[in-house]
Amino acid sequence: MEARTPYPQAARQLLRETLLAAARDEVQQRPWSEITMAEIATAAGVSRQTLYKEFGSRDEFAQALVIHEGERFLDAVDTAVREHLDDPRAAIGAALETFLRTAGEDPLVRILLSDDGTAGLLPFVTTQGMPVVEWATSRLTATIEQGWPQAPPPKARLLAETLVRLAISHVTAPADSPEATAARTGELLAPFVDEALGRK
Amino acid sequence: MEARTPYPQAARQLLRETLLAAARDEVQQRPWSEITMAEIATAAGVSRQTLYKEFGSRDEFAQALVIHEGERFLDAVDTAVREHLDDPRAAIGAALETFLRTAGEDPLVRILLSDDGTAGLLPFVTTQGMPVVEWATSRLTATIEQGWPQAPPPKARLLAETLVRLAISHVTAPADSPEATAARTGELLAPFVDEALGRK
DNA sequence: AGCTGACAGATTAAGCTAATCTGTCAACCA
DNA sequence: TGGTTGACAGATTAGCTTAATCTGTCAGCT
Repeated sequence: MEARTPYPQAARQLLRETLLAAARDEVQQRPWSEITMAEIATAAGVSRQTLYKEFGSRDEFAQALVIHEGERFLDAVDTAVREHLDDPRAAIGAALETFLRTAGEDPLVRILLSDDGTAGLLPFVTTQGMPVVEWATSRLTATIEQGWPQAPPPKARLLAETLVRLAISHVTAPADSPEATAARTGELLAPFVDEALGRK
Repeated sequence: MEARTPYPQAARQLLRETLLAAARDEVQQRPWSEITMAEIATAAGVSRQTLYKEFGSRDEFAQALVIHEGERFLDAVDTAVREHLDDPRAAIGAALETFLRTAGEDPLVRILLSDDGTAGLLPFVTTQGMPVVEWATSRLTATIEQGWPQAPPPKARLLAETLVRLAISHVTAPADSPEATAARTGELLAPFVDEALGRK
């Protein structure tokens, strides 16, 4: 069942992890535009060239950083979903609420949102947000398909992408409280979910 | 049925219209950050103070400009919806497709999207996008309630807001073609609409 | 009601040089 | 092989100063 990860992959993974963690620490202290690649490399105890070797460019690294931080939230979402496998509608609500609440309170997210401008990280979630949407959609799709195997894959993906886009929209421009937003969105998506799961 | 608009309102409306039109012309030629309030006033044949009197500040004017330009798209959406009053699902698809296609081709929208940064107009659709979402939601809600009077107002509004947020998301970060996006979104929302209209 | 002129405070343009950063080498070590 | 070092051109930014411009708000004039 468990194939031990061969050393090269493990080392590579550790390298990436260390670099991204170093970057996260920096980002919490000052805007992304002021953080240099050299500083990140040094903070990770690695040479600048190793950083470039692993992540082709500054932008690619920023992309990876945003996604890496996103993992934390998606993990929380996964957990929330798995706690409501018996009630898809509650699962959607819990997932969105969990995401909106944890993301809304996260200092790093707050920085990311306030750090407007081309130089910041925000464009990677909005204007150039496709890779993030793509990634989050795939992860969420997997979660859904795992929780409800009877769901048709295309519908699972459609639901996942919509949830991702709505989640991003509500984090960047919140209207109601996380709970209210989650409840309303759950209400909207429930009929689709019922139909997708064959519970007409 | 038609109460003639009293002069004061008409004059005020004309003033706003003229100023916003002047601003639109400028925005098509160079970034918003380089356009001054004085230039807009002059281009409209009006003094700077009149501009400030009508729109409190530069940001408020920018807000109004974005919404004013949005009117064009919402008008197109209204038309698209009214052509499918017999088929709500087709109406949603047509509305979204119309919006995404016209907005995607619009030079002003392209400029707005490429003009990243705090100084540009983009934040008014993303980070500080609530007023725009609010406004578009209200307009679309009205359209829906007018087309399908039997729809419960809260559900109409929920549908409208979701459509608005998804539309903005898909303009700023397009995944598929407008047609495909519209079709998929229509598929997702159809069950909710059926239920809201009592056609279980 | 709208224009003019004037205002303080803040921001930006312009000019320049020195410093720094990115991205990519080749050469060097474990 | 996977990592480090050092060096590199080209582009970007930091710093600094001064002059210019812009915003937002007056009061007074038409």
